[in-house]
Amino acid sequence: MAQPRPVTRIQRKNRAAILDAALDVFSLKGFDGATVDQIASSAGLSKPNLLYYFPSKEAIYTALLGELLDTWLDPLRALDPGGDPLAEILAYVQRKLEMSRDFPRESRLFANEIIQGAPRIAGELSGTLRDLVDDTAKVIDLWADEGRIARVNPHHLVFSIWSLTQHYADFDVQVRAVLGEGVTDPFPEAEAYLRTMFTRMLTPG
Amino acid sequence: MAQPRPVTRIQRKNRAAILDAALDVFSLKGFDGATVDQIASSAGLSKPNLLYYFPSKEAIYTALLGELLDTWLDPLRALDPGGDPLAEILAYVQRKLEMSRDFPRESRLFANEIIQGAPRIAGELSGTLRDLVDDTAKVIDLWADEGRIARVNPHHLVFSIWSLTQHYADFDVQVRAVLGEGVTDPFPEAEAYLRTMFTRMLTPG
DNA sequence: GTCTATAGACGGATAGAC
DNA sequence: GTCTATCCGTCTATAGAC
Repeated sequence: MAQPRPVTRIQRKNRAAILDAALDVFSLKGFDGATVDQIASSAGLSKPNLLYYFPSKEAIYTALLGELLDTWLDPLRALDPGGDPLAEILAYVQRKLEMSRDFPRESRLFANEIIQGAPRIAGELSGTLRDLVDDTAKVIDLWADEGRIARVNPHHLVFSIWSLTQHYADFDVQVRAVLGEGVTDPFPEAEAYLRTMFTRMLTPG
Repeated sequence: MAQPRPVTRIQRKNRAAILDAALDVFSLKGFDGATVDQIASSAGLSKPNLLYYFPSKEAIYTALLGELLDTWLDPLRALDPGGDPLAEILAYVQRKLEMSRDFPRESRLFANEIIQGAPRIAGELSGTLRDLVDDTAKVIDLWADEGRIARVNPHHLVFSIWSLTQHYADFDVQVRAVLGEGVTDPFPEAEAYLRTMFTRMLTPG
C-alpha cells in the first residue's frame, strides 16, 4: 500500500473551490452541457490544474453527487416515529423547504440528473432511497391506523413533499417571474401555504 | 414578397420527424447537451439534410418551444369562472396530470428550460404566463370570498398544482424506482391521491 | 503545483456533386 | 432533397517545461 500523501491547506482549498464551482455549472447546465473550462475559470484555476486535482470531468461530477445524496436525505432520516405525527411531517416539509432556499444548486443538480434518466444514481434510487421511503411509509400508515392523522397514500405523500418543496428551488425563475418584481422572497408565503395545505389534508376527521 | 414554396408531403413528413426526434433528445439532454447528430439519426436523416429543413440547432429548439407553450397552458385557460369551484380545480389537476402521463417529453423540455434559467422564454414567463396566472388568482380569491372554497394563497395553489402533476413526468424515473417493479403505472394512484389532497384542502369549513 | 502548448475527438454548420 | 467531404471551432485530456 502506498503511503497517503500529506494534504496541504492549498490542496484542501482548491479541491473545495473546484467542487463549489462545479456545483454552480453542473446545476445550471447538466453534465453534458457543462464544460471543464467553465468550472476551472469559475474556480480560479487553469484547466490542466483542475485536472491535477480530479482525473476527469466525470470524477468531479460523481464526487459531487456522492457527497450530496446523504445530506439530501438527512431530513427524511430525522423523521421521528415516536413524535407527534402532524408536527413531524410539518417539520419535514419545513426542513425540505429550507434546503430549497439555502441549497438551490444542490436541488437543481439532482433534478437535472433525474430528468436525464438518473444514469449515475439509478442504483441508489432503487436501493437506499427506496428502502428509506418504504420505512417512512410504514410509519405513516401506522399513524393512520391509530387515527392520529387522516389516511393517505404514504408513498405519494412523500412524493408530494418532494415536488412541492423542490419546486421553489428548481423552478425559482418561473416562480419569481409569475409573482412579479414586487416579491423579493417567495419562501415565507410558500412556507405558510404548505403548512396550511398539509395541516388541512392530514388532520383526522 | 417571395412566393411561398409549395410544401410537399415529404417536406411535411420530414419536418414532423425532425421535431419529434428533437423533442426526444432535447427533453432528455437539455439544449447544450443535445447534438444535431443525435437528432438527425433519430429522425432517420443525415446531419446536412436536417439542416436543410432547419437553419440551425437553435431554430429547431425555438420552433419546439413556441409550438408547445400554447398547448401547455390550454388547461389553465379552460378553467371556467362560472363553474363549480372545487370541480373546476380538480378538473384542472386531472388535465395537468393527464398531460404528464401522455406528454412527458414536453414536460421535461420545459423543466430543462426553466432549470437552466429560462434563457429563451423568460419574456413569456413574465408576460403571457404571469397575466394568465394573475387572472386565475382573481377567480380563486373570488371563490374564497363567496365561501365556496377554503381560503388559500391563489398563486401558490397554482404552483402546487404544477409541481405535483409535473413531478410524475419529470421525476418519472425516481417515482418508479421508489415504488418498485410491482408498480407498472403510478398514475391511477397519483390521481386518487391528488384528488383527496385538494378536496380536503379546499373544502370550506 | 501550476503553467503553455497541443493532441485527438467531436461539435455545428457549409460547399458542392448528384 | 439528399448525399460526401470538409471547414473551423471547442471539447476533454495529456505532455512536458518550470
